[in-house]
Amino acid sequence: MVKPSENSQLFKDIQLIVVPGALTKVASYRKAIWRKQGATVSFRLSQVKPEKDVYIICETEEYETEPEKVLEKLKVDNVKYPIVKLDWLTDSVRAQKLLPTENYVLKVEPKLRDQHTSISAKDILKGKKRNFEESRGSSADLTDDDEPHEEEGIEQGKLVGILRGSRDEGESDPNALVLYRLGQMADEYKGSGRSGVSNFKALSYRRAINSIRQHGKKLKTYEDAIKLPDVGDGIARKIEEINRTGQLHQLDEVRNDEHLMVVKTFLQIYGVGMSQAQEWYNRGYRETAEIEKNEKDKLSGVQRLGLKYLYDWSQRIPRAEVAEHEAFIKQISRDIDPDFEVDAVGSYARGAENSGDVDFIVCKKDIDDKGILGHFLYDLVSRLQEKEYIKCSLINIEVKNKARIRKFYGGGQLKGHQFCRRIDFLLVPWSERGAASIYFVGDDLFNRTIRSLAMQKHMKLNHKGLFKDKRDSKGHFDYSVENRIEAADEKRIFEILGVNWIPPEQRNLGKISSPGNVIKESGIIG
DNA sequence: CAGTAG
DNA sequence: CGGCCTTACTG
DNA sequence: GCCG
Repeated sequence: MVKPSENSQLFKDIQLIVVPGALTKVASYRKAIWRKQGATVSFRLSQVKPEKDVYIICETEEYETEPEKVLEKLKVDNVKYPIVKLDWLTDSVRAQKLLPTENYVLKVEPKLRDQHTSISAKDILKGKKRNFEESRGSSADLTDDDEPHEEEGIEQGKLVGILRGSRDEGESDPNALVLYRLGQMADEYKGSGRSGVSNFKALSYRRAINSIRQHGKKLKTYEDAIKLPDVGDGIARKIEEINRTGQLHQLDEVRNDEHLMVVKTFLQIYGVGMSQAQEWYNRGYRETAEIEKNEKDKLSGVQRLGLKYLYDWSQRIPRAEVAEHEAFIKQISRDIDPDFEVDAVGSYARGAENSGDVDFIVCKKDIDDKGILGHFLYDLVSRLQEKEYIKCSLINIEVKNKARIRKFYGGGQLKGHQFCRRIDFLLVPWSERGAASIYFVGDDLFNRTIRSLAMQKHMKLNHKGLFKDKRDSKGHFDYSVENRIEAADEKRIFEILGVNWIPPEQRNLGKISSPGNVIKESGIIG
């Protein structure tokens, strides 16, 4: 292998527009090499720099058989730059000179468009969504889009893959140590926004963990690892290190980072986010006790409660106790109106052995009326306060405007129990209970994944329903009932999205693995 | 604007 | 390089 | 940190 000299600026004057492949990916270290040699690497034609020689690079071989896909990817009808295979670059790097492109060029016919599909600047901004709207009128055929979605296999795999090969959590995973270490990394980055480094890193780690768990087979090498979706160069390398040494050196760095540790401590307080935590750190505070002593009068009401219940709310709630909360509240609810339903959702519904809080969905058969719903929640909360179950409220429930009440957040404690718990009530119109259930059962990674999937299929999923992705001229979304595809039936929403229904117990995508036996046996806990 | 909810 | 799910609500 |  030829080692490129450190200072060679082989690609100094060129700009590469990379057209990503659909199913396979080129390791990102390659792009790093190109950049190191002076190239500008971009992904959109809008980023071309006039002073550079522009080349369009096809990452994968699929474009050699269907070159017109390049134009589709770039969302244009024609390009004036040469479209070349990836090999041109790799061969050029190897030769340490810019090779002639003639043997690598892909011939692409300009796309001809009729008037109906002529494309405007606005259309380009919106991608192909307009075409979709025009061709799809009813909800019935929304799933069999005639244009194959390249990511579909992967995205469905993320969801459907959970169904097969789902393992009990306690069972040992072939990658247990890797999952544990990556989970530690995710934890370290959770909620940290230091110096522009955002918690998107934590998101990436959790996605990678999910991907590895679903793969189910031992990842022995870097090459094994990087093949998986959501596992890139960085994480693949870390997997290699964990396999080799059992450790992850980067973990020690972040863990010894005082700033990170302190900020994370402050973030545990309900009502305190990055901004507040950072400010306290900057003022020199390092412990919550100092906040309590010096800043108490400056806290918001919610933060004051967060501090007051810091200890209680950091305790996990055993499953059995969640069930007790549910039974108690169901009883009170029946006393007010037996036709109202109150169900514990969240991690409890996903079968968790313990939960961080308790979430309840509140609804009544055939009732969408906000006035009725709001009135009931007001009565329910009042009754729970009389019974001295509710210890505090994190939001105001006004006596007037009951019709505007949609939720209640607060603290609830059962008689004879040690801790006050975080509880949430969420009012749900009967016609939206399917969508609401998906949302409130979670977990959040599952929600993000299924919502992404919906978007790729030109639909939009939120807690109020599954909608067609239709907007007005200003780009504002159409939430009218006519634009709603489905909201009441959870299974139907899955069906329309083209995935088999997934039971709540299998929606734990973001769960960080416990160390398991591997760690204990090898004695490297720590 | 920052924070919270799944 | 820019996006990473979503939207209403609170203070 | 990963993806397009």
